[in-house]
Order: sequence, then C-alpha cells, then structure tokens
Amino acid sequence: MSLGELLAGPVFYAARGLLGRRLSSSIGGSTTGVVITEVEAYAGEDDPASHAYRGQTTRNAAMFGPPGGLYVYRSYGIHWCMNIVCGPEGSAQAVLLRGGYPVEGIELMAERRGRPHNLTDGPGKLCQALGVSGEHDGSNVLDGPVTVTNDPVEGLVTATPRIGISQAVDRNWRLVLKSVVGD
DNA sequence: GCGCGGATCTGCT
DNA sequence: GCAGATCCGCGCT
Repeated sequence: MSLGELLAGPVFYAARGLLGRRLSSSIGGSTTGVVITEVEAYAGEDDPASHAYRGQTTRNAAMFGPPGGLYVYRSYGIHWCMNIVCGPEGSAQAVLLRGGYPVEGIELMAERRGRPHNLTDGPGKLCQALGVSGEHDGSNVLDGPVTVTNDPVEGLVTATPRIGISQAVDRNWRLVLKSVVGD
C-alpha cells in the first residue's frame, strides 16, 4: 500500500502503519530523520479528546484538510506538537507523532535540543529536534519539507491509553513500537 | 529514578 | 480566567 493510500484510510490503521516508517525533515539545507516509534490516533469530531471535537477553528484548520497534511500546534504555550492528517478530507482525523529514535542528522538534532540525549522521546522534543514549528502547519508529508518514507522496522506493537487527555480515556489508541533495534 | 513547580499560547467550560 | 495531546531543572532517594 502506498503512503497516500495508507493516510487516506481509517486513522487507527494509518497510525499502526506509520509505526516503523521514517520521518524526515529537510530544513535549512540539512536533513534530520527518525524512525517513528510512538503515535496516537485521534478520530476527529467524533472523538472528545481531539482538538477537532468542537469543530473547525483557525488553530486546527489543517486537520480539516487533505490526508498527509501536517497539523502543528503549540502545547502549553511553549512546545510544538505535530499530527499527520488521515482519512477523507474534512473528516479531521489525525495521528499525533509522539516519539521516534534518531537515525539521521543526530548532531543537528542535539544542537537544536541543546543536549546530547533524549532527543526525540516526546512530542515536543520530536518537533524541536526535527526543526518543526508553526510555519509547517498546513504543509503535506507527501510533498515536504517534512516527509514520511517507507523504512519498515520490525517490532512489537503495544496499545495503551492516550497520554495527557481527560476525555475518551478508555480508547487504547496510543501505539508504541518496541523495536528489535533497541534504544 | 521520582515528584514538584514554572514557563506562557490558544480556545473556550 | 482557566485548563491543556509538555518539558526541564531542581532536590531528594
């Protein structure tokens, strides 16, 4: 299945299919990349935990765009978090990218993070390491500068409740890839 | 390794 | 005005 087909499908399966793929950013002439190891699925206006639950606003407009779109928002006033839009355009489904392990441009990621370790083990850290911010809101991973490529990494997938939400806590839509590569 | 408090943007309960 | 899809530095164990 192509990436475009995957992202146009149901969000939970898209989330599952994104695990183990490579997420890259080409910014300022340099490329940084991680293998996606932690994601969460959000099911648009039907999902009380989703930012789309109360309809479209200027902040979440990207989520109502076509699949593959990036929805980047500010969290707690300080950090950026990024989602990949899934499903039919207008359905506002999205996969929150929560973590990965560094595979390319590690020195640059360490520079952006200001520390050598814990580069991409959280949604805010992932955006900082990859250089993703609000200016990339509304761009598309099928186009760039943030892209997803098929770099399948085998591993054991576990499902748990989503992190940091108070609504629809019973949905085990956080998926973690325990890779054979380790780390 | 764990728990606490602070930083400070966005859209409403 | 407030709570939130967070992270970091600190102090203590």
